[in-house]
Amino acid sequence: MELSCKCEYAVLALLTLVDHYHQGDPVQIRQISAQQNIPDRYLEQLLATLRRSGLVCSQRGARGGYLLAREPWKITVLEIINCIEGREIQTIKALPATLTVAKAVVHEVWQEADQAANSIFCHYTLQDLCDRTAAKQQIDLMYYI
Amino acid sequence: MELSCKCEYAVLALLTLVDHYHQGDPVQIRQISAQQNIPDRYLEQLLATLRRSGLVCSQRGARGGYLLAREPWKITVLEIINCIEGREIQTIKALPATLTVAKAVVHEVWQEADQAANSIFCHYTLQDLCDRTAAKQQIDLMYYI
DNA sequence: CGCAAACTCCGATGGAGAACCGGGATATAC
DNA sequence: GTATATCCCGGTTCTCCATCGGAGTTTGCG
Repeated sequence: MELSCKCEYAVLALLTLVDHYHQGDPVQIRQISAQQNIPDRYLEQLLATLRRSGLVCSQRGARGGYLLAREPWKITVLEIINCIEGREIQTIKALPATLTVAKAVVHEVWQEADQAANSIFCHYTLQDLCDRTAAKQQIDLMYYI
Repeated sequence: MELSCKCEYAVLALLTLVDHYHQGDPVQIRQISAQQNIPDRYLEQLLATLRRSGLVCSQRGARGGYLLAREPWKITVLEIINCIEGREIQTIKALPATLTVAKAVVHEVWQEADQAANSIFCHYTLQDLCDRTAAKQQIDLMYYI
């Protein structure tokens, strides 16, 4: 439903890190924000969150920057969303005090839909998205010629 | 992901209308808010939205209230969500000005997940939820005995 | 060593929407 | 005509999103 922009930024930023993954040196916020058109101060926050969740590593100081913490084919889109959207307490607070039977049924439907969406997100890795981007760019090139 | 409370309220309110569907007389906001534990002034707004979308009919004046506009098995959860969440412009504004290839790929994934969730929501009708609620109450009763 | 480049932490801002409350106008059954 | 309901207008509080700015800290390099 809601792409939430935060998640989009996070995925795009990580895709930039994938591009530079084969060479070992870190990528700076400036490079990412320039390539993906993301406000750099905002991106900084998102990268901090991703770092705290262990999806990226950071290197401080001059020539520093960010690196993927794992191989691109071992990071799913679901992980990124969960990390950014802060998913820990939802399932716990899903059963609050006044839980009528009707409420429980509605929540079941929502959880089912949630799982359906998550199974899609968990199916795609960063590598998959990277490959699809490359393929799409090839097609664009062919049209250009 | 986010149940959004608005949608939950709307579905619960409509479930109350289903309960009184076989008898033809309208149900007042007070009754619904009391049964489902929804703040009445807020519920009023939601019912106004549902009325404008043609999901419920209203009868003004004394002995007035709200009625389902259609049979309970002809109203899906997806319709309720779309009505409350105001879904019309998202697909159009999904392709804005600066649309890079990477952005397009990310949007494709999101749309895929969106469709997966929607296929769940569109699968359940109000009648289905009502039946499930009744079945669940039977089970609760058996445990009680 | 010292400086500059880069990340890190903290806080502030404006805007949007969610959730809620109140008052007065209007329509209808009795 | 009055009681009872919806309808419509507005306002408030709160949270979160997206963004910006400054001060502090770590590190590479000359």
